[in-house]
Amino acid sequence: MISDPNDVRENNLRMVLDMIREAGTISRVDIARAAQLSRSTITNVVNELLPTDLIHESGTVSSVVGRRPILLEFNYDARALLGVDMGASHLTVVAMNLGGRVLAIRRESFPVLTNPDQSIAEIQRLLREVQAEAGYDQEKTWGIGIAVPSPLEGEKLDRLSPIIMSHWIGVDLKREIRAAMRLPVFVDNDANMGALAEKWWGHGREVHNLAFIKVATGVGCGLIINDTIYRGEGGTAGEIGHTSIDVNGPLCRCGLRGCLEAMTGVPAILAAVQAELDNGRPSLLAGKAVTVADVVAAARAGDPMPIEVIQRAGRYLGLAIANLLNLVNPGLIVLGGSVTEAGDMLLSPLRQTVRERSFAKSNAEATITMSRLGEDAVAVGAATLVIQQLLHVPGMPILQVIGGKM
Amino acid sequence: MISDPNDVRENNLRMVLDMIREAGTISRVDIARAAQLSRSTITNVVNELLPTDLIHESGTVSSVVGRRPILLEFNYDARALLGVDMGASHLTVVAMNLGGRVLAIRRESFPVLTNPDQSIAEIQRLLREVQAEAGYDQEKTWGIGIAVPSPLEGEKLDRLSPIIMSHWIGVDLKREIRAAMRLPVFVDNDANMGALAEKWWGHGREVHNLAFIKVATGVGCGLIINDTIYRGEGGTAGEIGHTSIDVNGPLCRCGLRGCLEAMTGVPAILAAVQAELDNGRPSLLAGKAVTVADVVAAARAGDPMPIEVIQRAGRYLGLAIANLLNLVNPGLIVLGGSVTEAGDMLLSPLRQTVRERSFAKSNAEATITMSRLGEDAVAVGAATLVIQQLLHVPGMPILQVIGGKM
DNA sequence: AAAGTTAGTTTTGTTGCGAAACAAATTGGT
DNA sequence: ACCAATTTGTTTCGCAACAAAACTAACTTT
Repeated sequence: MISDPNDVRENNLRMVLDMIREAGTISRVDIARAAQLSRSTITNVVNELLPTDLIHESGTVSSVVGRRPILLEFNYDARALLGVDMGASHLTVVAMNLGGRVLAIRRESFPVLTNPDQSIAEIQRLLREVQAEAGYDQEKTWGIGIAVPSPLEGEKLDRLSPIIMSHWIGVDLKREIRAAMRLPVFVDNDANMGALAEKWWGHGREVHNLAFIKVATGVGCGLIINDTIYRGEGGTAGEIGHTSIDVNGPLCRCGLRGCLEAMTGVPAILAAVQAELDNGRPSLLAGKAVTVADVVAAARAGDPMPIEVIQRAGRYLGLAIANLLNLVNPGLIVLGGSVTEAGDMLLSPLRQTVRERSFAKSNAEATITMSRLGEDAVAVGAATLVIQQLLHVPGMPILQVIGGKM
Repeated sequence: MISDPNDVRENNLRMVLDMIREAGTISRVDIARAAQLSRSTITNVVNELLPTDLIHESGTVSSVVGRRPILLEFNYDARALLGVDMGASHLTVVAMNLGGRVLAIRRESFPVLTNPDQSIAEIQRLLREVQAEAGYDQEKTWGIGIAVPSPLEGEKLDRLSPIIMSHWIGVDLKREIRAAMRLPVFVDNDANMGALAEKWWGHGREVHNLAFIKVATGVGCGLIINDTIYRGEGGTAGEIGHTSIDVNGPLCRCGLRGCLEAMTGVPAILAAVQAELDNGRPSLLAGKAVTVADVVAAARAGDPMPIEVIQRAGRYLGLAIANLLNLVNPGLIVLGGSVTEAGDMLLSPLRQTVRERSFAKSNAEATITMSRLGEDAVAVGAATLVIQQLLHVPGMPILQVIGGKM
């Protein structure tokens, strides 16, 4: 709520900076027109921003008649952000610039869920590596975002779920990383971070509401509602993995029956393959210790059994997504996570089911795509969280953040 | 987005008026403290509000020491709002004051879906009746809200769904009522209006996110997200009635199979009763043309068959609500619509299913209640929409609305 | 009665906006 | 080459709205 004229300037500063960032290059008049402010005000605001290294003037552009506008350009490389994707069994760490470009990346397998202390040490090591590779010193690094495979609970949404991350009870991830790296740290759910990444840099830039569905070991959903992450009243929104698909379905790790996750998560897909093999079904996969990549590879090679398994998963996902569309009516559904490596083999039956199960015409025609950012989506989203928190959260002293006059 | 000092006053005016309205009576200091503004500013703002008849000073209240604060009191009876609930087969029209108190009400059966012209004439007649009974003249009536049993589509969310309201294609409800009554008219979906009513006057006052589920001929869901009605990207959010409960379930009027509506809507319940009777099941209901009220009455009398039918509906609803809780995590679920007359008979199995099917602990403990406003909820919500649109929508010239100096 | 306390008002100073005037940079016509 | 027309950006000025501080009002305690 803006209620005093001081906040008006802060607010306008934020808005103008945001417009330049989104446009890349833009002139003062164009800002004035789009922001519904006078040119004189924009001059003043821009003069406050120019001393920071976040924007600079960069020549002119030809116009039909009259003085040529001076372009203001955003320095996407002025700062770096660090992002961590803590998977159940892997780590991805990125350094990113302000334009969403990945400057350095590390990916490795690690038993995160069961080893909190070692995980934190490993995350620190990887953070320092990418920070060094990207070549940004401490002052030019704005902060660290961490995506965790768990909903965040508690008053301040800062506690990991004890159900999913039982080994992490009592560990203060945020504090430990902040103390070690001496940078601001923000923690959020992995599916939310995927959604944020797609909203900022991926397919979601033009829509106000989208859902990012991550299908990996767990099945989660990040919701962007009215352009911002929606967490729900208690912080557990988006648990699509535990919506019921089949009341009499298999038992899920959460204790319920027939959850989407128990039917399309990685363990479920591997179990389905194993069950078919045990039934004596012939397949290229017989006698191997299979991974999702193996299943996808065999399916691509034309092996009928894995194809069937993947298509079945697609139909289950389609059912859950159709229900999501009917209920939440987002403008876009983005799919991420390892299971989406299956590509069209998964997407075709999924889309078919959505068409069959959508009420409104707009939903039947809803755009459903694979993540544009692929495997990196969650880590990139985590890094993006830092920008979002520092620049978009009201009350953040923006001049201090960007290093303007104080 | 507030960006010029002119809007600052408008914004503060709105905020202060809102605080007095919500508090009923409040002193200037308390407003200053809560609004984070100086006492001098509040004095000025209040001095702009006092000439309108929306607030007045009303004596003092004792304090521990020092000058007693002067209470400012909101005149809930200064204006009236009219609300219309267009059901599929009934009409409810209310006149309401600014405090959510119903001043006059008309309820009657009417085949709304199939007779647009007659419906509009009838609505006008009822509107004039309640307006007269409430005793407010034209100037003291702020406007009319209309709830329709259809999602609103199109760019400006002003077109009725042709699927649900096929007889109404081409009818401009808003324009016709506005022309006849010479008052501002706002139209929205019925479940949204129920949700709005519960958020303003019912059980939802303390939560930021809630779902109002209306179980009648159709099954709809209004969502309040971050304290405002959420409509989705295309305006069709909340269609819980057409989420899939059983892939092999009965055919729904929408063309899909196993929709919640096809299993718990009024026609579904009556069909279930009929099917049991046709099977030769003994019951008090045998040989009668039954309504939902009959089914509930028989169940209350201890007749096992209708009890079973109602409990089954409760379990289906519970399943859909559990999925809603997992996905959207609202702080409250409110049930409305004629089917909820069944009371605990419906609610107990519903709550039981929710407990069984909720992932997060917070959801298993989610509050699920019957509407506090009962049958009137939707009509009251429609009237409330007028307040919300006139006072809360940025850009509305508030001083003009409230009749301050211009 | 005097001192202390809290509520509300008035005065004064500051901030930040828009409007208007102005300066700068460009095109096009004569 | 020069001047009018046009558009961008800056400067000046007046106005609106806020906070701070001084002040008045009303009340309690000593």
